[in-house]
Amino acid sequence: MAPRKKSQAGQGSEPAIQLKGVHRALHVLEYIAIHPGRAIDIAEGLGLSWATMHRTLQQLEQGGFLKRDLDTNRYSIGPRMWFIGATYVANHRVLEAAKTYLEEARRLPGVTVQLVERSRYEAVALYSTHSDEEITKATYGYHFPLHVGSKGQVLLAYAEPNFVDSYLSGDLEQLTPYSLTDPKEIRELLAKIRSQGYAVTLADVQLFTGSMAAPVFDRGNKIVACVCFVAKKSAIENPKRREEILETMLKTAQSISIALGWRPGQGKFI
Amino acid sequence: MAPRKKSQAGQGSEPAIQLKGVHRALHVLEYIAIHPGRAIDIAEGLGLSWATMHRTLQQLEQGGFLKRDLDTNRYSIGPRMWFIGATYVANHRVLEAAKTYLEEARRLPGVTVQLVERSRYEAVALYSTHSDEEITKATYGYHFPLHVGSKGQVLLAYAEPNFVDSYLSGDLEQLTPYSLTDPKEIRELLAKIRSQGYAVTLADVQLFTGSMAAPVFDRGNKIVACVCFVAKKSAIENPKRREEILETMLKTAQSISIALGWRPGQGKFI
DNA sequence: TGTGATTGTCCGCTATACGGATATAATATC
DNA sequence: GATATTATATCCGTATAGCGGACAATCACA
Repeated sequence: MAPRKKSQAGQGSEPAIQLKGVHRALHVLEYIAIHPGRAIDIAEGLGLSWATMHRTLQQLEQGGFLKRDLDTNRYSIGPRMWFIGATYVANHRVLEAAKTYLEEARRLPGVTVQLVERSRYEAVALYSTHSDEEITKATYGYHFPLHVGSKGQVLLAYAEPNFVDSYLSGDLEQLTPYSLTDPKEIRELLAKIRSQGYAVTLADVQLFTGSMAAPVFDRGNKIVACVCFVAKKSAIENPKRREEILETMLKTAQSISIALGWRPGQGKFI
Repeated sequence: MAPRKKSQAGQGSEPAIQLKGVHRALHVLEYIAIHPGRAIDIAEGLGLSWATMHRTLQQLEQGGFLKRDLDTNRYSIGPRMWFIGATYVANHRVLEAAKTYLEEARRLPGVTVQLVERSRYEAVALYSTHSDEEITKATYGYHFPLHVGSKGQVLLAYAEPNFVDSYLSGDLEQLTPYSLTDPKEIRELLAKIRSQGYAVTLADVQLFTGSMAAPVFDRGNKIVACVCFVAKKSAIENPKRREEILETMLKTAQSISIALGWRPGQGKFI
């Protein structure tokens, strides 16, 4: 962050990464979180030498941070990571404030109610609840890219401009034929989302569902999460249902923002 | 694990821990998951030199694995750990099989229904759902020791004997005046739990709640999790309610075991 | 503005872990 | 079932990452 006072290499170039081993291990964990699989594929995916990879995996598995299927030799995240990671939501002030409102919104039949946060380049659900039968796999634990789905788009719409730039310049995966992948179109959509204050998408994540989402702000007018309602595609296509869901969703999001100290009215546009 | 073929130090003593840095970092993370706090306290708690600690914390925070309160300098688990850890439950076969049964059990008013797993020395909830108002903070994310609460006790009762020995020889914290802490008493209780097939506890975790739990087995007759119902203390003290809750709880646990390939009858005692 | 408690940084030495090479095991191919 | 191919496991000399003692900068409280 601060410019190096004495630069060995003259040019103030690289921030000189420290604790390489640790970083590698954590990258391996994160990579496996996204792409569980065999040792080789992971080594390849991360461009690591086999020996190094093997050592790392071995140690992480021994510690219970990774789990390994003995038949297929496929690695996935282990229980100890859940143990650690779960404490993040346990002490989460936004989630704490949100819970009662989310539970209230659960009364809506056929809707999954979620509180979603951005973690780097993905939207991750902190909480998920629904009235009757489950209609989607989108409970907590699943994560989605930011350019598809109303949750991702809302989080992106209110993110810092240079983050948006860097995100849109990366690979934009197409999950269904209805997923937007053109950066220009996405930017237009984000502007629209900002101006109307919410996002709605249909079938761009899973073919049979749609969703709508609205931002949650804190007292500093900064986005800290979003509320997302997921329902069957047909429900959202039905104007009456759609109106009903939208209204509850907006009210829920706003209630949470207010509980966090945000006050309506003051500059929605930064 | 395997005896070293060429032992520098002669005696085949230590298993020669590798990747020290990585292990340290993960221990730090785990320690902070349990005791969030200031840098010094963590360094002290883990017996690390200050410089080392500082480096480690700095790197982990920079990566988003730790979060740091700028006012108080207190560290806690960061969002990226949740991102990684959450994928553990997303691909969890037991949870997958259990969900429908857990949701069904939610119909019981005033009861929180959980699926709980053991991770080393703690009971961690994988899933948690409830009918109406929340009566306890025991959603996912919280973790409890094994010698208190019906969930912990069930998990302990069916654990490997030498694990039980090692657990009971450690520090047994007393959460309320009703928490058992005498190893001998606990052992007797565990035997009772094994013979009756479930555990019930009152006010030994939180003063105003009680809970009951039963084991979930897989096809190999091995415990893989437990189902736990938490309710207000008064509900469990009421014989009629208690019977009702117990019955549903046992049915739920058994249904899940069966869905995992377990068959009733065959040797409950190992 | 002083004193102790806490956090931040430097740098030389040493133990650590990297990675090429080689051995074994598992899986595909014919 | 024999051979080719791919995947996993282990060894070991060397370069280098990172440890930790010491010192510097802040903060917290009076």
